[in-house]
Amino acid sequence: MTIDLHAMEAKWQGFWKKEKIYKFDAKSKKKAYSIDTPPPTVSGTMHMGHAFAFTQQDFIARYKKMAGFNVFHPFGFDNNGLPTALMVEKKKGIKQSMFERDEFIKIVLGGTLEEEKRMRTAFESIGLSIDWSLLYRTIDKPARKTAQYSFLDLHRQGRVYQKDAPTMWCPSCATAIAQAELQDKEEKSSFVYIQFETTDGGKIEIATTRPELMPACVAIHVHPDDKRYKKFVGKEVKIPFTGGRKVKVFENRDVDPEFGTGAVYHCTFGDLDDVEWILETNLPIIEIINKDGTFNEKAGILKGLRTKEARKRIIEELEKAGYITKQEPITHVVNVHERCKTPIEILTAKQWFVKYLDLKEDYIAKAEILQWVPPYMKKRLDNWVNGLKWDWNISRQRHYGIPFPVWYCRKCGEVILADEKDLPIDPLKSKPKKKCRCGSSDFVGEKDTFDTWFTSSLTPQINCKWVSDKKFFEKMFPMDLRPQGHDIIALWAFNTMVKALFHQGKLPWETITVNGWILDPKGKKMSKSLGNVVKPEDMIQKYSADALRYWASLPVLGEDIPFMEKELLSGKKFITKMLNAARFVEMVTKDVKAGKIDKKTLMPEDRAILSRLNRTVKESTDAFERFEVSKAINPTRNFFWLEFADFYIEEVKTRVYGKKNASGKAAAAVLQEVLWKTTLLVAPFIPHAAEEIAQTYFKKRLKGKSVHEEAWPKADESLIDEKAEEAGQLINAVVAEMRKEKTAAKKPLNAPVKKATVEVEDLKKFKEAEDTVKRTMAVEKIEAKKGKELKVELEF
RNA sequence: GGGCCCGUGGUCUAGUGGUAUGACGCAACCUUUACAAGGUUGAGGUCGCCGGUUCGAUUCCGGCUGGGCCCACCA
Repeated sequence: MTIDLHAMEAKWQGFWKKEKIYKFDAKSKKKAYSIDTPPPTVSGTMHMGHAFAFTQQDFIARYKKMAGFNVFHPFGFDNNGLPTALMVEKKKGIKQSMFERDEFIKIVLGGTLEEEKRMRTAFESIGLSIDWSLLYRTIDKPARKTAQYSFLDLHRQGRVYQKDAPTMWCPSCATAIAQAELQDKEEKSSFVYIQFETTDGGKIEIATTRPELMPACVAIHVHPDDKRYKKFVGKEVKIPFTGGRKVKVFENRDVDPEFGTGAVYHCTFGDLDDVEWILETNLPIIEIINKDGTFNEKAGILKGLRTKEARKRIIEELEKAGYITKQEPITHVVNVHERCKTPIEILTAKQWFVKYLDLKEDYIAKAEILQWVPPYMKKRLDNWVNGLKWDWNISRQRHYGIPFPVWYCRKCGEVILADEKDLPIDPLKSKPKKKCRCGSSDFVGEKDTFDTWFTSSLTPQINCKWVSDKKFFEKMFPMDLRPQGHDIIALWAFNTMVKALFHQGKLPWETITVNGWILDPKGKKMSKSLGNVVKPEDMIQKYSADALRYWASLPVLGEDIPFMEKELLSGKKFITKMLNAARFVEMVTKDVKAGKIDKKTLMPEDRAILSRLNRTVKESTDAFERFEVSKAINPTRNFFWLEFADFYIEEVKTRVYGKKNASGKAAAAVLQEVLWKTTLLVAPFIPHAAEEIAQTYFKKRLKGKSVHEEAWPKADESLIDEKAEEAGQLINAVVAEMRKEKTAAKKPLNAPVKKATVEVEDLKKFKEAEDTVKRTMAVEKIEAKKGKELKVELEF
């Protein structure tokens, strides 16, 4: 029968919403289970990765609910980022610079409601058990307050400080950018060989792609084992066009003698290596680029130019003066700002930092306590922590974002912090209430905003109402689960741990589950430009939401998954199968009272299937407890389809058709029992189909309004019986053999058989199975013989 | 360059110290009182390659190779 899955799903989604099935009950006495869900950017669309990750976490949420927890399953929108600001600018045809920051934040909050709504509808369409009343946004008032409060708390602890620091800078956007905003770009350039003179008349040749940085040259580096340059080490080299400035030649193991000439000239700052070298050598910093990307007076003849023009100019000048020995075209990878594709520059600027390098060992020790699923993902965090070289730069020179709650005294430079109870504030709009210690009341507000991760790393504190409800916070923090992608372990997971360790002195969660990415069928990243994007909506339209969820349940957690549409097809088939089997069970059991199972009236196949059912419950439960969702559904699916539907149902049909005797009643009770328990086992995965079955056929068994309020089934150990399963296997094996014979004879499976000859190893065992086999395969008479292996012959 | 993961029939995958699970696809058969978006059956794999441990390895160890990811990236 064709079943309209879409109508069914819409019906139950409406029902859950109306009955508030997933509402978190703050007053409940049950133990809470809280999930620190990842807030997606408000782009307006839900992509396949979202659908996958949120469904995976939903399996856990639904299981925990059935396992008796008071589940806290919130949702957040991330609108505290540049992409959001740009989206709103474009949509409204405005520029953020036209507004005061507070004003623009309001515009963003109002201007993204439409996208939020669209996304919410999309997320709801996959049947997530989210409590939408717990919604938060990373730029709304509670988030701003939490972030600023976090800053004040860190300040109190002496954990934040300000200093001039090398900063990655986009000369086109005139802002500092984070490492995460970098992109690699292949660029054609020229590799320029330049010969310098040493003060004692020698000549040393270097190669560079950045000749325009020559005025900022502070040293020349060579490898200590490089014999060619041994004689230059410690000597001074004259830098052209700098009024006779001289720099020293240093030994440095980072230099590759094979690359270029084997000698490197070191400028402040050409790339990230230069920054490291500066810190190591304690050389002076010569800054020649302004924040707007132009060269300053220290650049001498290059003053006023921009990078590209400066490069052209200096090459001309160097050639004229005879310094250039060679130029070769080169294609190399440069770091560009992902938004505008401009190559980044490194400048110094005053920045706020969180001091955390001293605690590296502590982070690694704490990460050890955290439960990682899969466990190997922890190593990514270890790697990251071990590789940390700088403190956390939390300031961004951006208009849109959450501002630092800080003013500076114009007279004495004193840092004035906002009062906790006034948060959130915008220091550009408000002023400190008291005078400065120096007596002045002339203040200037900090213009910078927080790095978005400074706020995102507080989602547990935002969720648990750290700044607004102490009692609730005490009860809820730390949270239980953080589900997230493996790409942001270093950023989101790590920074969240750092914050919680500073603020609360403990880990923010008990468990972290790390999911992989959804790739296209060939294993490539899905992207608009490649045209290989698969939309979840289309898949739901084609196969149903439960089918999409089934697909999401299959992969092992942590691995990247090539998207295979056929998995949705098998999902849909499984759902159809379950609904049909349920209909059958109803049909043949509706006139039988759903009584308790009487062990005395059970037939061998009944005992076998009940044993297998309870074993399956055990397996599925164990897998869920280990957060291995794919192993929680797999045994259930295989049990239901390959054992229950393919064999058991066929084996009991003749017992349950028509009027039922004791044996028929027993079979009916077993059918119901298996269907009911299986429905509960699949409820976290295919919640719509499970609800449909429960509401249609098991209304009386429901304790609450919904199947999703039922208790997770417990395995009945007394029904697990190795011998019964062996008997069941023998029945199934003989039935399978007979099916083979019937197929070979081109007969339908219900074709009557006059006589069957069966060779089996254990005649005694077969005696018990004989009846069932006869009934199932419509065999009149069986002649059993002892044989080495199972063999069947049929006479029609 | 450092770290991590993966390599099982055409495709995707489960799994285990004794040659292997399921799905999709393919072929044949079956209108059988749940299901034709079905059922039954079948073909198809030296479990990446080479060594080692072992009575025996797809499973354990080492190396190699291919793919992927994260980090550091070459002036």
